[in-house]
Amino acid sequence: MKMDTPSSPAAAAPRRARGRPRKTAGERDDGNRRQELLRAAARLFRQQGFAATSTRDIAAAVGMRSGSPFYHFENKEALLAAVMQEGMQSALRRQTLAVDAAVASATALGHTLGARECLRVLVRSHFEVLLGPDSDFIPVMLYEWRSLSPAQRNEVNALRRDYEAVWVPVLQALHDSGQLSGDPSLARLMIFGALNWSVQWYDERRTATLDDLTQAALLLFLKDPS
Amino acid sequence: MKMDTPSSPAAAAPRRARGRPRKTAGERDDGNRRQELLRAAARLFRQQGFAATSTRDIAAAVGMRSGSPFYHFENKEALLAAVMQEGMQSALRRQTLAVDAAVASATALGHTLGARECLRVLVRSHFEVLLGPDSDFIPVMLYEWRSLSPAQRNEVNALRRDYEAVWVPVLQALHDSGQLSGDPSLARLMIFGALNWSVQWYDERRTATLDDLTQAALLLFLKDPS
DNA sequence: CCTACCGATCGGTAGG
DNA sequence: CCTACCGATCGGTAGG
Repeated sequence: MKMDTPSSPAAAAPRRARGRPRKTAGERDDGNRRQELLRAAARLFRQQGFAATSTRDIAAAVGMRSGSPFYHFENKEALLAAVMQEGMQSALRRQTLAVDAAVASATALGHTLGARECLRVLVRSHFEVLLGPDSDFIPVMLYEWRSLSPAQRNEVNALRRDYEAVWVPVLQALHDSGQLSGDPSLARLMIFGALNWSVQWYDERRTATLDDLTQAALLLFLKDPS
Repeated sequence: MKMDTPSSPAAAAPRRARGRPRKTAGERDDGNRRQELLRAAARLFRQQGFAATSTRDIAAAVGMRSGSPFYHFENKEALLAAVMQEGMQSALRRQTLAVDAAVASATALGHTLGARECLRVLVRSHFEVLLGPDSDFIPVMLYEWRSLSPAQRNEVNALRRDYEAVWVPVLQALHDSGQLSGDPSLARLMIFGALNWSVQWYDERRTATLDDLTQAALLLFLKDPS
Protein backbone atom coordinates (compact mmCIF):
# COMPACT_ATOMS: atom_id res chain seq x y z
CA MET A 1 0.00 0.00 0.00
CA LYS A 2 3.03 2.31 0.27
CA MET A 3 6.74 2.73 -0.42
CA ASP A 4 8.39 1.55 -3.57
CA THR A 5 12.01 2.59 -3.51
CA PRO A 6 14.10 1.68 -0.46
CA SER A 7 14.46 4.31 2.27
CA SER A 8 18.20 4.87 1.72
CA PRO A 9 18.89 4.92 -1.99
CA ALA A 10 22.67 5.25 -1.80
CA ALA A 11 24.82 2.39 -0.57
CA ALA A 12 24.55 1.89 3.19
CA ALA A 13 24.00 -0.72 5.92
CA PRO A 14 25.29 -4.18 5.04
CA ARG A 15 21.99 -5.19 3.41
CA ARG A 16 19.97 -7.17 5.90
CA ALA A 17 17.63 -9.88 4.72
CA ARG A 18 14.36 -8.34 3.60
CA GLY A 19 11.14 -10.22 4.14
CA ARG A 20 11.70 -13.93 4.58
CA PRO A 21 15.12 -15.50 4.99
CA ARG A 22 17.01 -16.48 1.86
CA LYS A 23 17.48 -20.09 0.97
CA THR A 24 21.04 -21.35 1.34
CA ALA A 25 22.85 -21.63 -1.95
CA GLY A 26 22.45 -25.41 -2.06
CA GLU A 27 18.68 -25.71 -2.41
CA ARG A 28 17.33 -24.73 -5.77
CA ASP A 29 14.21 -22.68 -5.84
CA ASP A 30 12.42 -24.71 -8.46
CA GLY A 31 9.21 -22.70 -8.14
CA ASN A 32 8.65 -22.30 -4.43
CA ARG A 33 8.64 -18.56 -4.86
CA ARG A 34 6.03 -18.89 -7.54
CA GLN A 35 3.90 -20.96 -5.18
CA GLU A 36 4.36 -18.39 -2.44
CA LEU A 37 3.21 -15.69 -4.83
CA LEU A 38 0.16 -17.71 -5.78
CA ARG A 39 -0.84 -18.27 -2.16
CA ALA A 40 -0.33 -14.64 -1.21
CA ALA A 41 -2.24 -13.50 -4.27
CA ALA A 42 -5.11 -15.86 -3.52
CA ARG A 43 -5.37 -14.56 0.03
CA LEU A 44 -5.23 -10.90 -0.96
CA PHE A 45 -7.54 -11.27 -3.96
CA ARG A 46 -10.05 -12.93 -1.68
CA GLN A 47 -9.78 -10.33 1.07
CA GLN A 48 -9.71 -7.20 -1.05
CA GLY A 49 -10.72 -8.24 -4.52
CA PHE A 50 -8.56 -8.42 -7.64
CA ALA A 51 -8.79 -4.82 -8.75
CA ALA A 52 -8.21 -3.48 -5.26
CA THR A 53 -5.06 -5.53 -4.77
CA SER A 54 -1.86 -4.12 -6.25
CA THR A 55 0.95 -6.27 -7.49
CA ARG A 56 3.04 -4.36 -4.95
CA ASP A 57 0.84 -5.69 -2.14
CA ILE A 58 1.45 -9.22 -3.35
CA ALA A 59 5.17 -8.69 -3.74
CA ALA A 60 5.44 -7.24 -0.24
CA ALA A 61 3.49 -10.17 1.21
CA VAL A 62 6.25 -12.53 0.14
CA GLY A 63 9.14 -10.14 0.73
CA MET A 64 9.79 -9.19 -2.86
CA ARG A 65 10.27 -5.79 -4.49
CA SER A 66 7.54 -4.31 -6.58
CA GLY A 67 8.76 -5.44 -9.99
CA SER A 68 9.65 -9.01 -9.10
CA PRO A 69 6.29 -10.72 -9.50
CA PHE A 70 6.60 -9.99 -13.20
CA TYR A 71 9.59 -12.29 -13.34
CA HIS A 72 7.21 -15.15 -12.47
CA PHE A 73 4.03 -14.00 -14.20
CA GLU A 74 3.58 -12.12 -17.41
CA ASN A 75 1.12 -9.71 -15.91
CA LYS A 76 -1.41 -9.30 -13.14
CA GLU A 77 -4.17 -11.05 -15.06
CA ALA A 78 -2.00 -14.11 -15.63
CA LEU A 79 -1.46 -14.27 -11.88
CA LEU A 80 -5.20 -14.28 -11.31
CA ALA A 81 -5.72 -16.96 -13.94
CA ALA A 82 -3.02 -19.10 -12.33
CA VAL A 83 -4.69 -18.77 -8.93
CA MET A 84 -7.97 -19.97 -10.40
CA GLN A 85 -6.47 -22.84 -12.37
CA GLU A 86 -4.40 -24.02 -9.44
CA GLY A 87 -7.50 -23.83 -7.27
CA MET A 88 -9.71 -25.73 -9.67
CA GLN A 89 -7.15 -28.48 -10.27
CA SER A 90 -6.71 -28.96 -6.57
CA ALA A 91 -10.47 -29.00 -5.99
CA LEU A 92 -10.96 -31.51 -8.77
CA ARG A 93 -8.24 -33.73 -7.30
CA ARG A 94 -9.77 -33.56 -3.87
CA GLN A 95 -13.24 -34.35 -5.18
CA THR A 96 -12.02 -37.35 -7.15
CA LEU A 97 -10.11 -38.68 -4.16
CA ALA A 98 -13.14 -38.34 -1.91
CA VAL A 99 -15.47 -40.15 -4.30
CA ASP A 100 -12.94 -42.89 -5.01
CA ALA A 101 -12.40 -43.47 -1.31
CA ALA A 102 -16.14 -43.68 -0.69
CA VAL A 103 -16.61 -46.12 -3.55
CA ALA A 104 -13.73 -48.27 -2.33
CA SER A 105 -15.09 -48.24 1.20
CA ALA A 106 -18.54 -49.29 0.03
CA THR A 107 -17.11 -52.02 -2.16
CA ALA A 108 -15.05 -53.36 0.73
CA LEU A 109 -18.27 -53.66 2.69
CA GLY A 110 -19.83 -55.60 -0.13
CA HIS A 111 -22.30 -53.07 -1.48
CA THR A 112 -22.33 -50.21 -3.96
CA LEU A 113 -22.29 -46.53 -3.09
CA GLY A 114 -25.82 -45.14 -2.98
CA ALA A 115 -26.64 -41.86 -4.69
CA ARG A 116 -27.58 -40.31 -1.38
CA GLU A 117 -24.27 -41.27 0.20
CA CYS A 118 -22.42 -40.08 -2.88
CA LEU A 119 -24.08 -36.70 -2.67
CA ARG A 120 -23.02 -36.46 0.95
CA VAL A 121 -19.44 -37.07 -0.04
CA LEU A 122 -19.60 -34.48 -2.81
CA VAL A 123 -21.17 -31.85 -0.57
CA ARG A 124 -18.72 -32.49 2.22
CA SER A 125 -15.78 -32.31 -0.16
CA HIS A 126 -17.13 -29.11 -1.66
CA PHE A 127 -17.42 -27.46 1.75
CA GLU A 128 -13.84 -28.47 2.41
CA VAL A 129 -12.77 -26.86 -0.83
CA LEU A 130 -14.70 -23.70 0.00
CA LEU A 131 -14.02 -23.35 3.71
CA GLY A 132 -11.22 -25.72 4.71
CA PRO A 133 -7.50 -25.02 4.89
CA ASP A 134 -6.01 -23.30 1.84
CA SER A 135 -9.46 -22.26 0.78
CA ASP A 136 -8.71 -18.92 -0.81
CA PHE A 137 -8.32 -20.12 -4.37
CA ILE A 138 -11.86 -21.26 -5.12
CA PRO A 139 -13.63 -18.24 -3.61
CA VAL A 140 -11.40 -16.10 -5.80
CA MET A 141 -12.50 -18.10 -8.81
CA LEU A 142 -16.15 -17.83 -7.82
CA TYR A 143 -16.13 -14.11 -7.25
CA GLU A 144 -13.48 -12.68 -9.58
CA TRP A 145 -13.96 -14.50 -12.87
CA ARG A 146 -15.23 -11.37 -14.62
CA SER A 147 -11.69 -9.97 -14.31
CA LEU A 148 -10.34 -12.67 -16.61
CA SER A 149 -9.89 -12.30 -20.33
CA PRO A 150 -12.30 -14.41 -22.39
CA ALA A 151 -9.55 -16.88 -23.31
CA GLN A 152 -8.54 -17.40 -19.70
CA ARG A 153 -12.18 -17.69 -18.73
CA ASN A 154 -12.61 -20.55 -21.17
CA GLU A 155 -9.73 -22.48 -19.68
CA VAL A 156 -11.08 -22.11 -16.17
CA ASN A 157 -14.58 -22.96 -17.29
CA ALA A 158 -13.38 -26.24 -18.77
CA LEU A 159 -12.07 -27.30 -15.38
CA ARG A 160 -15.24 -26.12 -13.77
CA ARG A 161 -17.34 -28.22 -16.12
CA ASP A 162 -15.32 -31.29 -15.21
CA TYR A 163 -15.86 -30.56 -11.55
CA GLU A 164 -19.60 -30.12 -11.90
CA ALA A 165 -20.06 -32.99 -14.32
CA VAL A 166 -19.46 -35.44 -11.49
CA TRP A 167 -22.60 -34.18 -9.78
CA VAL A 168 -24.98 -34.62 -12.69
CA PRO A 169 -25.54 -38.41 -12.66
CA VAL A 170 -25.81 -38.38 -8.87
CA LEU A 171 -28.53 -35.75 -8.92
CA GLN A 172 -30.25 -37.54 -11.79
CA ALA A 173 -30.33 -40.79 -9.80
CA LEU A 174 -31.75 -39.00 -6.78
CA HIS A 175 -34.38 -37.43 -9.00
CA ASP A 176 -35.29 -40.78 -10.51
CA SER A 177 -35.71 -42.33 -7.09
CA GLY A 178 -37.91 -39.44 -5.93
CA GLN A 179 -35.48 -38.02 -3.41
CA LEU A 180 -34.94 -34.81 -5.40
CA SER A 181 -37.80 -32.85 -6.95
CA GLY A 182 -37.84 -30.63 -9.98
CA ASP A 183 -35.55 -30.21 -12.97
CA PRO A 184 -32.19 -31.66 -11.89
CA SER A 185 -30.34 -29.05 -13.89
CA LEU A 186 -31.99 -26.14 -12.07
CA ALA A 187 -31.58 -28.07 -8.83
CA ARG A 188 -27.86 -28.36 -9.45
CA LEU A 189 -27.53 -24.63 -9.98
CA MET A 190 -29.42 -23.87 -6.80
CA ILE A 191 -27.53 -26.45 -4.77
CA PHE A 192 -24.22 -24.99 -5.87
CA GLY A 193 -25.55 -21.58 -4.96
CA ALA A 194 -26.53 -22.70 -1.49
CA LEU A 195 -23.09 -24.18 -0.92
CA ASN A 196 -21.00 -21.50 -2.61
CA TRP A 197 -22.77 -18.76 -0.70
CA SER A 198 -21.37 -20.16 2.53
CA VAL A 199 -18.08 -18.38 1.88
CA GLN A 200 -20.03 -15.17 2.53
CA TRP A 201 -21.24 -16.09 5.99
CA TYR A 202 -19.34 -19.05 7.37
CA ASP A 203 -17.24 -18.22 10.39
CA GLU A 204 -14.78 -20.81 11.68
CA ARG A 205 -15.13 -19.71 15.27
CA ARG A 206 -18.77 -20.51 15.00
CA THR A 207 -20.32 -23.64 16.41
CA ALA A 208 -21.27 -25.20 13.08
CA THR A 209 -18.72 -27.63 11.67
CA LEU A 210 -18.40 -28.62 8.04
CA ASP A 211 -20.23 -31.82 8.96
CA ASP A 212 -23.07 -29.76 10.37
CA LEU A 213 -23.29 -27.81 7.14
CA THR A 214 -23.26 -31.00 5.10
CA GLN A 215 -26.05 -32.47 7.20
CA ALA A 216 -28.10 -29.27 6.92
CA ALA A 217 -27.69 -29.21 3.16
CA LEU A 218 -28.81 -32.80 2.69
CA LEU A 219 -31.80 -32.28 4.98
CA LEU A 220 -32.76 -29.23 2.98
CA PHE A 221 -32.46 -30.72 -0.49
CA LEU A 222 -33.49 -34.34 -0.16
CA LYS A 223 -36.97 -35.62 0.39
CA ASP A 224 -37.34 -38.51 2.81
CA PRO A 225 -35.67 -37.50 6.07
CA SER A 226 -33.59 -40.53 7.03
CA MET B 1 -11.78 4.86 -19.79
CA LYS B 2 -10.13 7.80 -21.57
CA MET B 3 -10.09 11.57 -22.14
CA ASP B 4 -10.44 14.07 -19.40
CA THR B 5 -9.93 17.50 -20.84
CA PRO B 6 -12.01 18.54 -23.83
CA SER B 7 -10.44 18.23 -27.26
CA SER B 8 -10.29 21.97 -27.90
CA PRO B 9 -9.22 23.78 -24.73
CA ALA B 10 -9.44 27.34 -26.03
CA ALA B 11 -12.79 28.96 -26.75
CA ALA B 12 -14.35 27.61 -29.95
CA ALA B 13 -17.55 26.21 -31.45
CA PRO B 14 -20.77 27.57 -29.88
CA ARG B 15 -20.80 24.90 -27.17
CA ARG B 16 -23.08 22.10 -28.29
CA ALA B 17 -24.96 20.05 -25.75
CA ARG B 18 -22.75 17.29 -24.39
CA GLY B 19 -24.26 13.94 -23.40
CA ARG B 20 -27.97 14.16 -22.79
CA PRO B 21 -30.01 17.26 -23.61
CA ARG B 22 -30.23 19.98 -21.02
CA LYS B 23 -33.47 20.58 -19.20
CA THR B 24 -35.18 23.83 -20.18
CA ALA B 25 -34.76 26.54 -17.59
CA GLY B 26 -38.22 25.98 -16.15
CA GLU B 27 -37.93 22.47 -14.75
CA ARG B 28 -35.80 22.23 -11.65
CA ASP B 29 -33.45 19.33 -11.42
CA ASP B 30 -34.41 18.34 -7.89
CA GLY B 31 -32.12 15.32 -7.89
CA ASN B 32 -32.72 13.64 -11.22
CA ARG B 33 -29.04 13.91 -12.00
CA ARG B 34 -28.26 12.24 -8.70
CA GLN B 35 -30.61 9.43 -9.60
CA GLU B 36 -29.01 9.08 -13.01
CA LEU B 37 -25.63 8.83 -11.37
CA LEU B 38 -26.89 6.15 -9.01
CA ARG B 39 -28.32 4.06 -11.82
CA ALA B 40 -25.21 4.36 -13.96
CA ALA B 41 -23.00 3.55 -10.98
CA ALA B 42 -25.10 0.51 -10.12
CA ARG B 43 -24.85 -0.78 -13.66
CA LEU B 44 -21.11 -0.24 -13.95
CA PHE B 45 -20.32 -1.50 -10.46
CA ARG B 46 -22.20 -4.65 -11.30
CA GLN B 47 -20.57 -5.18 -14.67
CA GLN B 48 -16.99 -4.33 -13.75
CA GLY B 49 -16.86 -4.24 -9.98
CA PHE B 50 -16.42 -1.24 -7.71
CA ALA B 51 -12.63 -0.99 -7.76
CA ALA B 52 -12.43 -1.47 -11.52
CA THR B 53 -14.93 1.30 -12.22
CA SER B 54 -13.58 4.83 -12.25
CA THR B 55 -15.63 7.82 -11.25
CA ARG B 56 -14.81 9.07 -14.73
CA ASP B 57 -16.59 6.06 -16.24
CA ILE B 58 -19.67 6.90 -14.22
CA ALA B 59 -19.54 10.58 -15.09
CA ALA B 60 -19.19 9.79 -18.79
CA ALA B 61 -22.14 7.39 -18.63
CA VAL B 62 -24.44 10.27 -17.71
CA GLY B 63 -22.71 12.90 -19.84
CA MET B 64 -20.87 14.69 -17.06
CA ARG B 65 -17.23 15.77 -16.78
CA SER B 66 -14.88 13.88 -14.57
CA GLY B 67 -15.14 16.08 -11.48
CA SER B 68 -18.89 16.49 -11.41
CA PRO B 69 -19.97 13.35 -9.57
CA PHE B 70 -18.26 14.84 -6.52
CA TYR B 71 -20.79 17.63 -6.55
CA HIS B 72 -23.44 15.01 -5.76
CA PHE B 73 -21.44 12.57 -3.64
CA GLU B 74 -18.68 13.21 -1.18
CA ASN B 75 -16.51 10.46 -2.61
CA LYS B 76 -16.59 7.22 -4.52
CA GLU B 77 -17.34 5.15 -1.43
CA ALA B 78 -20.35 7.27 -0.58
CA LEU B 79 -21.66 6.63 -4.08
CA LEU B 80 -21.35 2.90 -3.53
CA ALA B 81 -23.07 3.13 -0.17
CA ALA B 82 -25.91 5.12 -1.72
CA VAL B 83 -26.36 2.49 -4.42
CA MET B 84 -26.66 -0.20 -1.78
CA GLN B 85 -29.01 1.72 0.47
CA GLU B 86 -31.24 2.74 -2.41
CA GLY B 87 -31.29 -0.88 -3.54
CA MET B 88 -32.13 -2.29 -0.15
CA GLN B 89 -34.88 0.23 0.51
CA SER B 90 -36.45 -0.52 -2.82
CA ALA B 91 -36.17 -4.27 -2.25
CA LEU B 92 -37.71 -3.96 1.19
CA ARG B 93 -40.58 -1.91 -0.25
CA ARG B 94 -41.20 -4.44 -2.96
CA GLN B 95 -41.15 -7.35 -0.55
CA THR B 96 -43.57 -5.66 1.81
CA LEU B 97 -45.94 -4.84 -1.02
CA ALA B 98 -45.88 -8.41 -2.30
CA VAL B 99 -46.61 -9.93 1.09
CA ASP B 100 -49.32 -7.40 1.88
CA ALA B 101 -51.01 -8.06 -1.44
CA ALA B 102 -50.93 -11.81 -0.88
CA VAL B 103 -52.35 -11.45 2.62
CA ALA B 104 -55.12 -9.18 1.36
CA SER B 105 -55.93 -11.56 -1.45
CA ALA B 106 -56.15 -14.51 0.91
CA THR B 107 -58.28 -12.57 3.34
CA ALA B 108 -60.65 -11.57 0.55
CA LEU B 109 -61.07 -15.26 -0.21
CA GLY B 110 -61.90 -15.91 3.42
CA HIS B 111 -58.79 -17.76 4.53
CA THR B 112 -55.37 -16.91 5.90
CA LEU B 113 -52.14 -17.02 3.93
CA GLY B 114 -50.41 -20.36 4.39
CA ALA B 115 -46.69 -20.48 5.16
CA ARG B 116 -46.04 -22.36 1.94
CA GLU B 117 -47.83 -19.73 -0.15
CA CYS B 118 -46.07 -16.98 1.76
CA LEU B 119 -42.69 -18.50 0.98
CA ARG B 120 -43.64 -18.61 -2.67
CA VAL B 121 -44.40 -14.91 -2.59
CA LEU B 122 -41.12 -14.13 -0.85
CA VAL B 123 -39.07 -16.23 -3.24
CA ARG B 124 -40.79 -14.78 -6.27
CA SER B 125 -40.32 -11.25 -5.02
CA HIS B 126 -36.67 -11.96 -4.27
CA PHE B 127 -36.05 -13.22 -7.78
CA GLU B 128 -37.65 -10.07 -9.09
CA VAL B 129 -35.32 -7.98 -6.96
CA LEU B 130 -32.31 -9.97 -8.14
CA LEU B 131 -33.14 -10.45 -11.80
CA GLY B 132 -36.02 -8.20 -12.77
CA PRO B 133 -35.90 -4.69 -14.20
CA ASP B 134 -33.57 -2.27 -12.40
CA SER B 135 -31.85 -5.20 -10.77
CA ASP B 136 -28.32 -3.87 -10.60
CA PHE B 137 -28.49 -2.43 -7.11
CA ILE B 138 -28.89 -5.61 -5.06
CA PRO B 139 -26.24 -7.64 -6.87
CA VAL B 140 -23.86 -4.76 -6.19
CA MET B 141 -24.77 -4.95 -2.52
CA LEU B 142 -24.33 -8.71 -2.46
CA TYR B 143 -20.97 -8.75 -4.15
CA GLU B 144 -19.28 -5.48 -3.21
CA TRP B 145 -20.00 -4.97 0.47
CA ARG B 146 -16.37 -5.52 1.42
CA SER B 147 -15.57 -2.21 -0.29
CA LEU B 148 -17.66 -0.31 2.24
CA SER B 149 -16.30 1.29 5.37
CA PRO B 150 -17.42 -0.44 8.59
CA ALA B 151 -19.83 2.38 9.42
CA GLN B 152 -21.49 2.20 6.00
CA ARG B 153 -21.58 -1.56 6.24
CA ASN B 154 -23.54 -1.31 9.47
CA GLU B 155 -26.17 0.90 7.90
CA VAL B 156 -26.63 -1.46 4.98
CA ASN B 157 -26.68 -4.47 7.28
CA ALA B 158 -29.51 -2.99 9.30
CA LEU B 159 -31.67 -2.81 6.18
CA ARG B 160 -30.59 -6.30 5.25
CA ARG B 161 -31.64 -7.64 8.62
CA ASP B 162 -35.06 -6.10 8.19
CA TYR B 163 -35.38 -7.73 4.80
CA GLU B 164 -34.38 -11.16 6.03
CA ALA B 165 -36.36 -10.95 9.25
CA VAL B 166 -39.58 -11.35 7.28
CA TRP B 167 -38.48 -14.81 6.22
CA VAL B 168 -37.75 -16.18 9.68
CA PRO B 169 -41.29 -16.85 11.00
CA VAL B 170 -42.31 -18.28 7.63
CA LEU B 171 -39.45 -20.77 7.63
CA GLN B 172 -40.10 -21.56 11.28
CA ALA B 173 -43.75 -22.36 10.51
CA LEU B 174 -42.72 -24.60 7.61
CA HIS B 175 -40.28 -26.35 9.89
CA ASP B 176 -42.92 -26.85 12.56
CA SER B 177 -45.30 -28.37 10.04
CA GLY B 178 -42.62 -30.72 8.73
CA GLN B 179 -42.29 -29.14 5.30
CA LEU B 180 -38.76 -27.91 5.97
CA SER B 181 -36.09 -30.09 7.58
CA GLY B 182 -33.10 -29.09 9.66
CA ASP B 183 -32.13 -25.97 11.56
CA PRO B 184 -34.24 -23.16 10.08
CA SER B 185 -31.44 -20.69 10.57
CA LEU B 186 -29.00 -22.72 8.48
CA ALA B 187 -31.80 -23.41 6.03
CA ARG B 188 -32.37 -19.70 5.63
CA LEU B 189 -28.70 -19.07 4.84
CA MET B 190 -28.66 -21.84 2.27
CA ILE B 191 -31.92 -20.77 0.69
CA PHE B 192 -30.64 -17.23 0.29
CA GLY B 193 -27.49 -18.66 -1.21
CA ALA B 194 -29.43 -20.71 -3.74
CA LEU B 195 -31.44 -17.65 -4.77
CA ASN B 196 -28.67 -15.06 -4.66
CA TRP B 197 -26.39 -17.23 -6.74
CA SER B 198 -28.82 -16.96 -9.63
CA VAL B 199 -27.36 -13.58 -10.54
CA GLN B 200 -24.26 -15.51 -11.57
CA TRP B 201 -25.96 -17.78 -14.07
CA TYR B 202 -29.41 -16.51 -14.96
CA ASP B 203 -29.75 -15.40 -18.53
CA GLU B 204 -32.88 -13.54 -19.60
CA ARG B 205 -32.77 -14.95 -23.09
CA ARG B 206 -33.01 -18.36 -21.54
CA THR B 207 -36.18 -20.36 -21.43
CA ALA B 208 -36.62 -20.31 -17.67
CA THR B 209 -38.86 -17.54 -16.36
CA LEU B 210 -38.81 -16.15 -12.85
CA ASP B 211 -41.87 -18.27 -12.18
CA ASP B 212 -39.96 -21.34 -13.28
CA LEU B 213 -37.16 -20.48 -10.90
CA THR B 214 -39.62 -19.93 -8.07
CA GLN B 215 -41.23 -23.28 -8.72
CA ALA B 216 -37.87 -25.04 -8.87
CA ALA B 217 -36.79 -23.47 -5.59
CA LEU B 218 -39.94 -24.54 -3.75
CA LEU B 219 -39.70 -28.05 -5.12
CA LEU B 220 -36.12 -28.25 -3.99
CA PHE B 221 -36.58 -26.93 -0.47
CA LEU B 222 -39.99 -28.13 0.65
CA LYS B 223 -40.92 -31.66 1.55
CA ASP B 224 -44.30 -32.86 0.38
CA PRO B 225 -44.47 -32.29 -3.35
CA SER B 226 -47.86 -30.71 -3.89
C1' DC C 1 -21.97 21.45 -12.79
C1' DC C 2 -17.43 22.64 -15.72
C1' DT C 3 -12.32 23.97 -15.99
C1' DA C 4 -8.05 22.95 -14.87
C1' DC C 5 -5.30 20.83 -12.13
C1' DC C 6 -2.56 17.92 -8.38
C1' DG C 7 -0.42 14.20 -5.81
C1' DA C 8 -0.52 9.42 -5.40
C1' DT C 9 -0.52 5.06 -7.10
C1' DC C 10 -0.47 1.57 -10.40
C1' DG C 11 1.04 -2.06 -13.93
C1' DG C 12 4.87 -2.92 -16.20
C1' DT C 13 9.88 -2.73 -18.15
C1' DA C 14 15.17 -2.39 -19.30
C1' DG C 15 19.19 -3.71 -17.65
C1' DG C 16 21.81 -6.01 -14.70
C1' DC D 1 15.16 -11.36 -8.51
C1' DC D 2 16.54 -6.08 -7.53
C1' DT D 3 17.22 -1.08 -9.17
C1' DA D 4 15.38 2.59 -11.07
C1' DC D 5 12.23 4.27 -13.68
C1' DC D 6 8.04 5.56 -16.98
C1' DG D 7 3.50 6.70 -18.77
C1' DA D 8 -1.15 6.31 -17.61
C1' DT D 9 -4.80 6.67 -14.71
C1' DC D 10 -7.19 7.66 -10.66
C1' DG D 11 -9.79 10.06 -6.77
C1' DG D 12 -10.44 14.36 -5.54
C1' DT D 13 -10.34 19.72 -5.23
C1' DA D 14 -10.36 25.12 -5.82
C1' DG D 15 -12.63 28.39 -8.01
C1' DG D 16 -15.98 29.88 -10.72
